[in-house]
Amino acid sequence: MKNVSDKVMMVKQGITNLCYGFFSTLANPTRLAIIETLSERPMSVTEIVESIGQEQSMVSHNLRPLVQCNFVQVRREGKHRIYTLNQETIEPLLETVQNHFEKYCGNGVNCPHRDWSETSSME
Amino acid sequence: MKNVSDKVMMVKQGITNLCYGFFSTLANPTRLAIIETLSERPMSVTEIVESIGQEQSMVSHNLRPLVQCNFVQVRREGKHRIYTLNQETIEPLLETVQNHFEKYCGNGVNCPHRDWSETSSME
DNA sequence: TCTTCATATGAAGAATGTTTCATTCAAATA
DNA sequence: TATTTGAATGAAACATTCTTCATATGAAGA
Repeated sequence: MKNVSDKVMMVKQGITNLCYGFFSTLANPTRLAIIETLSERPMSVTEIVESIGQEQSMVSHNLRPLVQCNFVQVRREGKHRIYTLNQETIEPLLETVQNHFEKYCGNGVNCPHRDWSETSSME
Repeated sequence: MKNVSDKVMMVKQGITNLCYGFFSTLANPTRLAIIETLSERPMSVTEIVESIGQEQSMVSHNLRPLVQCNFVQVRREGKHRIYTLNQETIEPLLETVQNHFEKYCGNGVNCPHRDWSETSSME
């Protein structure tokens, strides 16, 4: 890195590209389900498979981008690979989402992906 | 809404679907560029078009999900439509992304979408 | 009302992303 | 080392999302 102003420029200019990778990785139901189940506790692939009810191959495929983005970490443990959630990033992220949800989408009226809004119209 | 435990269940179960809409809307370079430029000041469509250098039609198409998700708001002003960023959600969100970036992706090594990592390997 | 400027919309082709199936790899244990 | 178990990988079929082009809408001014 040449100097500070280069770094500033990089960060400024890079926000769009940076965020694109970040959010693309999160914009997938299987990966979100993995995140959700790992928020309970670290798990092996087999445990994740059982927990979210998807094929092993699919879970593996979706774990890769999560690891590459450092949303989860892996360690080997005998025959198993244990996946752990990066709470430090995920927690504040989900808190922001939930705040937004409660404030702006409370009754599910104006959201583009409507699946979840049906869940919330149970009053 | 029936009671508190129903609400808890809804929030708990709904996180995956909720986040999916949220993150899908953000997982797009054009929409991120719109967000980035609107972080400067509110703008009309024409101004956004000039600022990010994309076709008017494309900007319009991409503004819709941003509005529906309440990431931006619109008001009419004479002939124009002025789009304003919802700072309340976007600011903490980008802060989390940037923290993550600095901590885990500082040298761009392990990220799945590599476009931006080239920008950062300029040392 | 006719025209113009600003923006939105629809639809089709192009580009990306996801899912599945078959196969491979790697560690443990017999 | 052969076998078994746990997990990753590759490729093709399938699905979703983007981009573009043409057209429509709607407000303001002539």
